[in-house]
Amino acid sequence: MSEALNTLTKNQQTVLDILESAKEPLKAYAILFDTQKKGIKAPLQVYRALDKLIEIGKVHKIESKNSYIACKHKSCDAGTSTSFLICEMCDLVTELKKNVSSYFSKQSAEVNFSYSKHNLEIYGICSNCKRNN
Amino acid sequence: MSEALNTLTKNQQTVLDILESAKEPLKAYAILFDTQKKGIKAPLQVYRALDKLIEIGKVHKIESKNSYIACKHKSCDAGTSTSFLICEMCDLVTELKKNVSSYFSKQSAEVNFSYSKHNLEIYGICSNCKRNN
DNA sequence: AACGTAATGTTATAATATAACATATTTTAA
DNA sequence: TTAAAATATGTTATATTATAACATTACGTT
Repeated sequence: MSEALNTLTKNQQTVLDILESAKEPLKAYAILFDTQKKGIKAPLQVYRALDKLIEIGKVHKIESKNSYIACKHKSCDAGTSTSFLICEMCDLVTELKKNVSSYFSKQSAEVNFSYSKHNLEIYGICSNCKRNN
Repeated sequence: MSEALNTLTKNQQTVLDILESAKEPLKAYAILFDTQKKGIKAPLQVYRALDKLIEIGKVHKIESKNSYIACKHKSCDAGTSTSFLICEMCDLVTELKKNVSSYFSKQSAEVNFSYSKHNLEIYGICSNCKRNN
């Protein structure tokens, strides 16, 4: 009876809650700071929770920012491929919904490379900032 | 007479030499270790050289690996957009030559986001490793 | 030559992440 | 239902990656 599939532990839930209520990606030590009132005391507790959340696809890491963001999609179960739009003005990060994996798979195949997953970080100006500037 | 355009300083050249002769991306402290015989003594000297080399497009950073790689292209002057194929078996990293910026620009425009630059890291299996396994 | 800019050298420290180990909790399966 | 296995926790210490601050030096421009 593996109902453990979707069951998060206390620390994992605590970290996920913080990320889901955050408007921007958070850094690990910012998460630590925010969760200290909830019993998390050491960096490792945060990193371990993040590792698990990333593994099950609930959280993604923005590599170029060393930051973490909760996934808003229904099923990023794989916890693998990610595509982000990052606003250079307001730091807003949104996940690109459109599936671009097949495109990358084709591009890779052209040079005889077997695509497995990807991380894409697109920088630019979001619609909000365009309007206000 | 601004011939300084392509003139690298001693530290910059030292760091670039190491990266160009490396077969894989190198981490900053690995570069430091390798360049100590050439007079570079502190991390900051490496990071400053890297910053400049990245700025002028001679070097790229692989964000998901905290590693640096010399650019093999003629003109990555911009030092902005990068696309890599990273082998999960042998860690070989190659730059995707085909220009994918226009594709991203279109994808971004669909959600009213002004594309400026990107970083793409594709993981998979390189042709060599496919053949040998 | 004198000024402004960029690069250097050096020490210290900040920010990000993992190792190691003891303990506790949960899951699985005999 | 309980013992073994697997997973998560708590804690301290430390490794890894990167920047701050400041004094000095080299270099291009006028």
